[in-house]
Amino acid sequence: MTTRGRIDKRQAILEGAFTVFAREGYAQACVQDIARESGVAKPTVYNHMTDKATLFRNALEAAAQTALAGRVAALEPLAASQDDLRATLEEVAHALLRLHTDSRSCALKRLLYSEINHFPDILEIVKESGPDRLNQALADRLARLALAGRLRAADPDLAAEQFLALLLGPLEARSRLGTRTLEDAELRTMAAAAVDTFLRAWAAP
Amino acid sequence: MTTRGRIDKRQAILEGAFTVFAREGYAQACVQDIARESGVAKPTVYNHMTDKATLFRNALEAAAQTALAGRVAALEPLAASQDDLRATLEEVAHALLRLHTDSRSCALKRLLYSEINHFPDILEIVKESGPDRLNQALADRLARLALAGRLRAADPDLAAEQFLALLLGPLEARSRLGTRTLEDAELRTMAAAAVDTFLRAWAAP
DNA sequence: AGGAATTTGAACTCATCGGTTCAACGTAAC
DNA sequence: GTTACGTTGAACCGATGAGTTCAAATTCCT
Repeated sequence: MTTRGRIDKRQAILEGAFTVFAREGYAQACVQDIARESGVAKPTVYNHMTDKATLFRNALEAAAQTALAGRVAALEPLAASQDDLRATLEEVAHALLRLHTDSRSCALKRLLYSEINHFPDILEIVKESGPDRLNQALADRLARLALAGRLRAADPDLAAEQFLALLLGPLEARSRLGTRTLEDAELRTMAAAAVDTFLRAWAAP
Repeated sequence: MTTRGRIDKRQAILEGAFTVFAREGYAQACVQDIARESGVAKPTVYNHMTDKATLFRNALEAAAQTALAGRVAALEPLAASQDDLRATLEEVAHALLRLHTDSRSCALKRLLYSEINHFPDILEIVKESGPDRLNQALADRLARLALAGRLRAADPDLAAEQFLALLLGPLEARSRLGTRTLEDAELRTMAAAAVDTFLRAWAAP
């Protein structure tokens, strides 16, 4: 395994940094550990990133990008107009739950919460590519379904917000803030419960 | 200059500690600042608390206790069987939203998320007196309403979980993780939307 | 009033860590 | 080969902060 140029190291550093930050928190994570985790020397880290702070920002931004991509992709089944709406919603809900219980996702959320005071700017960066985008994408799908007469037509943005709330709200307590791994069966039950209530409130009359 | 030797410095220390921890995070908060914030000398802090870690635990536990008390008290209007169920639910929902947007509450949540890895035991302490208790208390109220024929009888625990999810889920994005203060009017709108959807799904058929 | 307990300020120890420097070491391009 | 550049390990500097010590000051209890 030989070093193949700068791009590899940079990527390794960003991933290693996120891993260590996620495990230790910003202040407790020391650059030496990040270097070791990335399989790189400490001066190399400072060769790519000017600061520990910018290292943190870049690592979080990269993690947020990949997280968002997966979540939006999980909405895909809603694109094709399905005949069994409930089954499709449950499938999407289950996929979203799985993505939100991923350890990297939980770590990202934790880091956001913990360092939002010291890095107010990461809120802009991540929020831009965060839940807002997911909400938007879901609202688009729901609007199409409303147009097709499957859902109530009123306010697809609100419908999306409440769908995600019903789905992800219980997750926090159930997963014990991300420290407990949930069985797949439990995820399915949660998805079904959320979809059931959502449809009772939002199905076309 | 300051009153020396006052009784019950312990309380002042716990409150000051929470304030500083909330502002700085665990690692960045230095005991000197906590002492200053509490109007107390540094050795006095160590006279009451053996460690920075136990100081943190105790401060969080105290904050969680008071937060829970307020929230359960906010459910009070549901006790007396009201004739206008929607109005009562909206009142309770609005009160809960106000409590959850309180800066101390947001700080508590942030601290929980950020230090859950370094202090796994605070999850037990706080969760015991946290959302679980609130959910339980609300489920009790909803069960009485179901018995009175106002709500669907099926699973009051799930109903409570979903009511809180509908109400508090959107809060995270709207308040920008607790960094934005929401207008009272917006809180009322959110409460009304949550209650509306909840009743559409859970009102007695 | 008087003794016990607590508080206080300041200085001190010791460890950690961000960030830098530097000489030696690949490695890739020409 | 040689030139240029990124990488490496190690050592170093300066700052910060946890936790302690201690004598003096203050408060509490009786």
